[in-house]
Amino acid sequence: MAGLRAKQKADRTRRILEAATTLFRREGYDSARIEDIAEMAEVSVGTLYNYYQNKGDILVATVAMEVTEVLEGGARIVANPPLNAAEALRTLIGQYYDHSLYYLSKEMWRTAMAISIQQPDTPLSRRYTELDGQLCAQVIRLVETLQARGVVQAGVDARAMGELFFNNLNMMFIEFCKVDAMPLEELKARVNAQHEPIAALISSIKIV
Amino acid sequence: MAGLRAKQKADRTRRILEAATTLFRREGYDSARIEDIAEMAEVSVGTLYNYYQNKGDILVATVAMEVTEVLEGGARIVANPPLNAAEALRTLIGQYYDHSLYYLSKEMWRTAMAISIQQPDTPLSRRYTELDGQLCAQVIRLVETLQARGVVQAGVDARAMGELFFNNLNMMFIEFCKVDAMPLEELKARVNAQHEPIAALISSIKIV
DNA sequence: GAAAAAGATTGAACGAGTTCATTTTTTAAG
DNA sequence: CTTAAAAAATGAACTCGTTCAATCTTTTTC
Repeated sequence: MAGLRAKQKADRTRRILEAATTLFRREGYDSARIEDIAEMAEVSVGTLYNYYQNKGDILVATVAMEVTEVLEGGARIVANPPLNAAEALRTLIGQYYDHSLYYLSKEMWRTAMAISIQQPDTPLSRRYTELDGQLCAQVIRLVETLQARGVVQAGVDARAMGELFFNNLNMMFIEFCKVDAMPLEELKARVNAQHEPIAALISSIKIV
Repeated sequence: MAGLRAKQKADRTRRILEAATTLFRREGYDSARIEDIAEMAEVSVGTLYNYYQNKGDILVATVAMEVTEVLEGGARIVANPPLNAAEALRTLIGQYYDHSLYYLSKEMWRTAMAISIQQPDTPLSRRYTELDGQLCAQVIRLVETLQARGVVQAGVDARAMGELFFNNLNMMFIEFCKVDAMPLEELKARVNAQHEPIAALISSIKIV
């Protein structure tokens, strides 16, 4: 029985995360009390704090899982994108946005984003920032790919362009989460309206 | 003695805001206790809560003042911008960034931004969002002005372009606030590196 | 297999933001 | 000027996230 301790540890980590996610979804982040999460996970409050530094860390852990999945889906699109700048962007970003509300509510996103801004030096906030960086890198890679296939002009600075697109889609997502009433489709339409003119500017074949 | 009540009210509102700003700057947002703010403002804790919904609201009120000043400075630049797209953007954004740390620390900004994301429905968060909208409108107006003066191509979608620039500069400012060690100059250089290639793309006179 | 060392768990206590029943002050009415 | 009504101020009590000294469990040592 070499790894009894390790096994228990893994089990508790999972149970806490599951309990927290369930309660965050059911009651919202603020209303879900640490005491309740601990009870549902069948550990004490103190133990919970041995596994996660604070309440926010548990949420950010969920977000990290979510973003990881989004990155996987995005990689498939970047590997073989539509050969039209505007459409390629729309496809990649659409996949980001569509996936975003699958596990997390707007309220959970708001809290997670707020935490990653306010306490940037906790390990899990750092992880969040790192994942953001990977998403940005993916958008840059899309522009590079389009460039390699002759869809986007060779002279365009792919890094600058990709960063601009990413920061824009990210900021627009924040605005989206701030307005409970805004539907996903409106977000997508607005971002597309922003990106389409730029996409036309950098496309090799000008559409009249 | 018609307006005794109104006079006292205005006085207390001001005293609370002054005390809070002083303590936030001196000790940081988290370490400044409501009790201390109340004491310095010479009101009770309960009274403080009659004037502001919560601790965050007081901070966001300070930020609102700050952004208002930035908007005024920006208006002067937009009225008479450098007649070069990249330089005009650099000038306007530089003024935003330079002013940003005059009253508020990075920590205060982080907290304020986190609050405006997490509790978007409080009156003062709404005000913050509105001011953000005004800043965005100002960047759009800059692009429009440059277009009117023939510096930027007539075909460019000024709104889309301005929104993109603004969301980018805003997101970059968030990243800047997350990293205590990053100096203002680095932020400005990085944003300029992103905007310069785009500015070249949309400029009427191509620089070789 | 017993004892010591290391590692985890526990829940009561703590701290700080927030609330609300009570009291005080101001205004309006007679 | 007195009194009633309205508005505002007050601070003790409450909530909930977080901590930490004491206790229990697992592993290692001999």
